[in-house]
Amino acid sequence: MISQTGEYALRAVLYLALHQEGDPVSVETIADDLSMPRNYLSKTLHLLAKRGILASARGPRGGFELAVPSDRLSLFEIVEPFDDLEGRGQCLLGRPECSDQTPCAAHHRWKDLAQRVSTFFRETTVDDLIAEMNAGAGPAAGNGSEPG
Amino acid sequence: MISQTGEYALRAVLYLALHQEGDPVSVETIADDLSMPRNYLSKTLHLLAKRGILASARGPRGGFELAVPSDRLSLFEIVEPFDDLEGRGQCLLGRPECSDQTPCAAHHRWKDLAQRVSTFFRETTVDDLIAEMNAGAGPAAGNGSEPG
DNA sequence: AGTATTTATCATATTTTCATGAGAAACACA
DNA sequence: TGTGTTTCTCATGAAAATATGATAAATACT
Repeated sequence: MISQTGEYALRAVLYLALHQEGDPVSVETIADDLSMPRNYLSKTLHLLAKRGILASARGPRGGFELAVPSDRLSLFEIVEPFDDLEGRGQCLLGRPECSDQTPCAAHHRWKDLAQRVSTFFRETTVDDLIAEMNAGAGPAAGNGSEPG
Repeated sequence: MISQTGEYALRAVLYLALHQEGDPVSVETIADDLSMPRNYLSKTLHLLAKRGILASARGPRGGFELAVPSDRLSLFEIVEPFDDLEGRGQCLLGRPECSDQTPCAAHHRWKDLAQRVSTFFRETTVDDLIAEMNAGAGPAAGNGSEPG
């Protein structure tokens, strides 16, 4: 559904949201904790920083942190730099133009689902995932630091 | 959503369903009509033939044709050889195991959508797409030979 | 100032996907 | 039997996604 890179982005941002208190978190730490390739993650997070989603700082006590409140950060914003979630690639049969006016054979049956997927990414926030995590873990659960 | 190869398979099978009458259709014809790479499509259709979805015949008057009635041929069967539509890749965060018992942070919000997508491919048949095409074209439409 | 730490950037390697080309095998038909 | 047509199969190539490694630039701390 989403690329490996988009998945890294999602998991890393969720991790940052769960470690918001205190200093920024280094790529090293995130990559170790989430078992991701360090330098590749570095590039991925750098792009999110350029998009204004993360803030980055170099040097000692540097690292990455959220630049947007987690309750206003949608999954769409996180994944969109790496995966084309709407527009092209919406048409199941790959047509450049596919609309109600110029539908492909699958359009009418597919568009509702495609729309739901799009809406999911646009309307689900990082906070929603954290809330879901905490709810799912139950009232007698652990420390809640295992996002994905 | 699906790979280029899966998309080729889908469009080619739909094409075959629309040209069921008479002789099998050659790869050359399909590739030309649908603007697909000929030899690559050949391999793709060959795999579908091995799966029993298509029948192939060599030599003059040879080519490919459906081996399964189009009203009993699901999109899932056509795409599944090329794309992993369920199982792995169901979890948005890429976990090898992600279930109601061991949910990732996105599981409860995502699983319904993932299930709907899965159901779409499993329950939509080639015939459904053809019917949709004809309905969409309206009563005063052309010859209905442009599937996708 | 000097040093260690960390991101930023560049070059390169690996893997997967997509695509091309040539010849072998099977077949219809004359 | 021969000829042309078509799938089948293998070898190769190109492009994109994923990953690694080395170095430069910035920063905190002593």
